[in-house]
Amino acid sequence: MYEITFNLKKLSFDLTSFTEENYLKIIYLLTERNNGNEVSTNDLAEQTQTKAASVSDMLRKLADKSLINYKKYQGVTLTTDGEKIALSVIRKHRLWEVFLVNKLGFGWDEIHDIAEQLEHIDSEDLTNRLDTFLGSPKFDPHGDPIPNSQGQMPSVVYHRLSEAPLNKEVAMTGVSVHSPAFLQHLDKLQIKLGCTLKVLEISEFDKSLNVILNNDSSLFVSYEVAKNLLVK
Amino acid sequence: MYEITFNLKKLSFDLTSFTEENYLKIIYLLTERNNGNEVSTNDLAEQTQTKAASVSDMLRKLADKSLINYKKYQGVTLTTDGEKIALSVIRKHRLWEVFLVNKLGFGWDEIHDIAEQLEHIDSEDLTNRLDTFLGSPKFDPHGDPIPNSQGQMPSVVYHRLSEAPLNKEVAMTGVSVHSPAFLQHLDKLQIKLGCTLKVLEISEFDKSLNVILNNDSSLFVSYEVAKNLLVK
DNA sequence: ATAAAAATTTAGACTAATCTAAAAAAATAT
DNA sequence: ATATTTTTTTAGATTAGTCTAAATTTTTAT
Ligand SMILES: [Mn+2]
Ligand SMILES: [Mn+2]
Ligand SMILES: [Mn+2]
Ligand SMILES: [Mn+2]
Repeated sequence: MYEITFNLKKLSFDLTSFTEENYLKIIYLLTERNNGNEVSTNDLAEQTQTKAASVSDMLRKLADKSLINYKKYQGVTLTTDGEKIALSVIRKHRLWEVFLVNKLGFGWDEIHDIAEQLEHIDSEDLTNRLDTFLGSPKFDPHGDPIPNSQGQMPSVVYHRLSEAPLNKEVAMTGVSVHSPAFLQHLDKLQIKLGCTLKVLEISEFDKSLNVILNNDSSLFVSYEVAKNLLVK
Repeated sequence: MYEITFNLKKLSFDLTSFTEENYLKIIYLLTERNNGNEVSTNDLAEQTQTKAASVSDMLRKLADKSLINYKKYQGVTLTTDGEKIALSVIRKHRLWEVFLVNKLGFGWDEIHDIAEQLEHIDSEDLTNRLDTFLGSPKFDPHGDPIPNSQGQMPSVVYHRLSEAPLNKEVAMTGVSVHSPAFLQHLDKLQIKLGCTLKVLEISEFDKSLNVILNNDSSLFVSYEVAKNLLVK
């Protein structure tokens, strides 16, 4: 009889599909970007590269599973259950990125698409062993924080280089764009996680910045670059 | 804040789906087990844990893509294209198994289900870097040979312990059953890859074998076990 | 050689995830 | 306050992969 109860419970706990995991992860990241405000159907359609109609269908489904808070036309946020799944996917994504860079020697511009696949591998044991194998890293190769095994995301305060005070040395801690083109551009400028930057001057003309890298060389970076360089 | 570039879109139709990859892999392994003879619909249904009707549908589809040789009611074999995909999947499966055991410390009885997922990760670069990282292993933790990056499967000659000559020391090189129960049973007997075995006697009554392990201790193994222990 | 059994394929249906087109609701502008 | 535009949802299809039930082909046994 206890077997039966267990089985019924298991049936109602329907596993989360690959697609559902992606929606939950994207809702998490977009909510974060929105400072905790509801995410809109259109934003989800853009990020998932699907149509708004498809998103509406999926939202009804995720709401039926109690993974999101959803009232028609009002946008969505994650429930506690939904956030737990989202954080697990993000944890796996970022741990695998560390593996790809630190153990296999990939560049930080080459790993995102592979991590998009690896983040769906379903084995808690694997995730935790991987974490240990990597030395329980706190940040991924882009400087993004890695949620712990209890599903807690460390809160990190970011500043943008474009808003940094003049003549103050700051450390580069992350990027807010992960496109290979941007990352490769940073490679060319020799700007990497942990380097120090000091803004000497901001051009009136194009908002480009004259900065000192590692207390050593001087270079100019565009506003576009400075806006997406996170420092502390 | 993050720029989010995800691809939710399913792999496009010219690519091979997870499901198709699984069918091709299973067709390869069953053909191997059949000494090169055609694989039947029912055997595939059993291995894929689906029904014969579903297999028929998939066979038509794989044949349309020129991945299998298929004439209705006649069974199937892989084409050169199909075999290439099958070997790539098997290579990835076995390399990941080596990773799980050698790097993450899993037991050989715990890895199959995880490797079933990892074998579908699509990145040749990743596979080859993983291979290098692992020291280009030639065999997986169960003693199965790993196809090389050119898609060639090393040919290995196997003998079963149940057929080994009496009083001749042989080395344990593999298993022909991969169930956790069997592998855990071997763990209890302290039988692992590379150990040596010498058959002293075979019981008339139940075909069980009296063997010397590592030129040291004496033990009895059932016919069921001896049949699935591969030696050379 | 024929009948019975087994294996395989076909027919028709279902679910998940997507689409386009149309309807409905909300937001914005006059 | 009303009209227009934008956003979101619904309606109705489509595709991949699966199912059950029925039909067909092949194999086996008499
Ligand atoms: Mn990433
Ligand atoms: Mn990252
Ligand atoms: Mn395996
Ligand atoms: Mn194996």
